[in-house]
Amino acid sequence: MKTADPELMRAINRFYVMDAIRRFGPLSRVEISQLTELSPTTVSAITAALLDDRLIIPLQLGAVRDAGRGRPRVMLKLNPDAAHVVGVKLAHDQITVGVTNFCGDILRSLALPIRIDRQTASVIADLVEDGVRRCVGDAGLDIAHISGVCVGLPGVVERAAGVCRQSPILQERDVPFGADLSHRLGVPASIDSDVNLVTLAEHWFGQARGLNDFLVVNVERSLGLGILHNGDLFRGANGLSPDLGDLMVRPLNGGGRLADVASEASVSIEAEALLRGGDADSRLHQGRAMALLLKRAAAGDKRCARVLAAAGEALGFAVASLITLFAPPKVIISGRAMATSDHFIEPLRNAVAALLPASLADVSEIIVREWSDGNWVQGAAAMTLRDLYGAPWGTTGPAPIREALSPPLGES
Amino acid sequence: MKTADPELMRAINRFYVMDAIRRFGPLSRVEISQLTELSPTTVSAITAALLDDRLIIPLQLGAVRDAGRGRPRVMLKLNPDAAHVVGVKLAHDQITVGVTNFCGDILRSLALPIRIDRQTASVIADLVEDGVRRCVGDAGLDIAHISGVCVGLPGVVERAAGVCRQSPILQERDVPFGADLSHRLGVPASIDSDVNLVTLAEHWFGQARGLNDFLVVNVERSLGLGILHNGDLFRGANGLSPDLGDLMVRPLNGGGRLADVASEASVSIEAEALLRGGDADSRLHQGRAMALLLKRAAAGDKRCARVLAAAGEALGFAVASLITLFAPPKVIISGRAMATSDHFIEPLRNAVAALLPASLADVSEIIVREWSDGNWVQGAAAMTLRDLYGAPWGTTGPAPIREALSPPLGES
DNA sequence: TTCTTTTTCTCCGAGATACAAATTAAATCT
DNA sequence: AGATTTAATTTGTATCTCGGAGAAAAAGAA
Repeated sequence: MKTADPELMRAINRFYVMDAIRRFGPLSRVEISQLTELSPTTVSAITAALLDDRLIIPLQLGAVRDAGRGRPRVMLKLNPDAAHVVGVKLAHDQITVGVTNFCGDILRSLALPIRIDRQTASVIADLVEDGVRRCVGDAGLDIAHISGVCVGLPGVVERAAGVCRQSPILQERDVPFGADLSHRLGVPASIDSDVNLVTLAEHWFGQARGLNDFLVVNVERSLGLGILHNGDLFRGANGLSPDLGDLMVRPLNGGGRLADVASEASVSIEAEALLRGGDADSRLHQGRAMALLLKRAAAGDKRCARVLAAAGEALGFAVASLITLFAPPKVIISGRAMATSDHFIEPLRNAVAALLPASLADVSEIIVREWSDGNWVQGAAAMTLRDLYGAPWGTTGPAPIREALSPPLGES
Repeated sequence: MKTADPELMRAINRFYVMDAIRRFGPLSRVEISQLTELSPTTVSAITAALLDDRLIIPLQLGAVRDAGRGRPRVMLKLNPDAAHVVGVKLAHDQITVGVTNFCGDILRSLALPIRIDRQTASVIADLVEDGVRRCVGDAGLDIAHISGVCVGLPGVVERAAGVCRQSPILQERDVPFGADLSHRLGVPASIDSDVNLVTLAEHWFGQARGLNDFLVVNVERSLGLGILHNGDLFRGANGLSPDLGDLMVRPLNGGGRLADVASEASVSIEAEALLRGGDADSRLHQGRAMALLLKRAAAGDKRCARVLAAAGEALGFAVASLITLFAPPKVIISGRAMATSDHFIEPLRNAVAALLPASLADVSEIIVREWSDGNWVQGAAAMTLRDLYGAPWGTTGPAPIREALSPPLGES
């Protein structure tokens, strides 16, 4: 455990200042002082140090003369060039790479449409390494100036260990991507559940800006769950990110894993069967099947709509359970094609409404969000930036509990 | 938000010291220094203050001469008489009251077997007030010397507000028990979900001592869920404790609320129907029905066993979902009659095993724990004591977010 | 008994921090 | 040019942790 000393104190307050500047645009020292409730003296000292480290810079736009008489405020903002980070997203059919600056602005991104379903982890690592190097080069940067890389992928990921325990896009288990990429690139690399990245992106840049509690349910080929609780990402007991796909929607008989009922992968398969059966055209890729299904449903095809509705209801069941457990003010359903279809969302909403107890009926607002590659990349960047900002949380925890640390004790 | 200043620093370190003493029995200053990684100087200063406040006292048992030559260690322990707190548990058919000292030892307890199902909140408050006054008196204490009261009850409780949003044992909703009792007794009173109390009791005194992550599933007339995450009680977004009974075990058609399938209340009703049907004896109270059901099942009655198994399986479904979400090393099933029956537990274990994905098969150990009234009271006491120890957590949180606090900002 | 050794604990000064009050800085208004 | 106003910095004080020196309290040795 970390004991409280002046250093920690400073770290905490410095983070408050950085956080305020990041969230509320350019700020003057007085404003920071009001926002953080730190004394002007302290803010002055901290900002001086930050300026010295070139993490923030004064915004010398003579522009904003704020109607005042006295000495003009010096607006401070993050220094975009203080650091650069790389975000990577692995999906079953694409690798997306992006480089952002210290503010999270995407400088350059790169999409590699490659099916990595059946590749070995080391081949994927090769692809990622190449992609990162190329993207960094295209952005006119040197890899040595990159402060960190974060890779997001679906599945169960243990961030602290840098290991992907299990993923729908990997055949192997316990893949140590973190250490591998760190070594390959010579840059600190981390991995995380892709949903956690969206969740953080929502918190930093998106609809849940400044919201301390919300859920993100990501509907893609697989299903992911991101939880922000008390302003921090919630991770399972061992730092394992929860996997929504493994939730069961029906006990024993009948249903099964949620991923087998409500993911794009499963719906695609159903769609394929349905469309191939009723139609002469028997050549359908999965992606096409989904597109066609959505189109037909929109056109009024009842059977197609029913397929989407079933998936929506199943996910609604899970969402209702989650709301019962977490009571978040917002639930964000994010995804691409299917997740944004009304034929999917409406049944989902209805299922949630039907299943939720009266006492929780109105606590959660369910909103839908379509995601682009850029959002993922920004999320991955935010994950790395958060460390650079130096958030000292988790350091001050309630309990150390290393019985091993202290000899016999208690019986002494 | 709370900014970091020397005062907070001290508060944090003082808590570390208190926590170490509480958990590892009488300790000398050197031992505290090793455990907390604070310098001997600091420990000396903090313990001096604590001694001054009479929160801890030296253990002057000349007894433990530890083989050494030098100056003997002065063992420090919590001062049992530093404070006294009262714990109350409300159940549908009983009010339990207990007084403990600063160490959590139960000095006196009192069980009032009263059905409060159909009472109004104010009648219940009357009963609680009387019970507390009597129990405190019986313990030879004055109510003015009580530092705090904590009431545990099933249902959805918002501890911070002191309000019970909804409870199976209350007809009314949004009952402000906290403020009411504070006012009646002239003593700080808080309320919390009963399961949170068991959870804390397990963490402080029970099987999960020193374990940072675990779940408690409480099976009584209603179903409760307690979550300890990162060494702290997990509360829903608004500080609402989650209610397991409201979880749905089957989507839409079929099943319904978990409480209607797997609680003692629901099983009792089934048992009553079953036993009354097959037996001449048609006069059965609920409590008797459960007892008889268990007896019959134990004697080999297949139909009775089946009723228990169905409940076990339903709860197993929920537990599997929880494990997928939280991945806790331990899940404690706590309760009384039904929860400890093998005819209930074995199906539960089997259901969990069948439903859990392979990757999570071995992460959670499910253990069963029978609870006595004393444990509840100790939990309630621990909840209050925790505040007295002055845990400063939650004060240092990542995000303030009071947009209202700062005027236009961001656009300035 | 008296002195040495050993271990525990406390006092002292250094270093770092936050904060309040006073001071300086940089504009506008008269 | 001087007064006024607001922003930011400097100065001084109090608190905290920590390392090292010193005092305390026992056991062992002479």
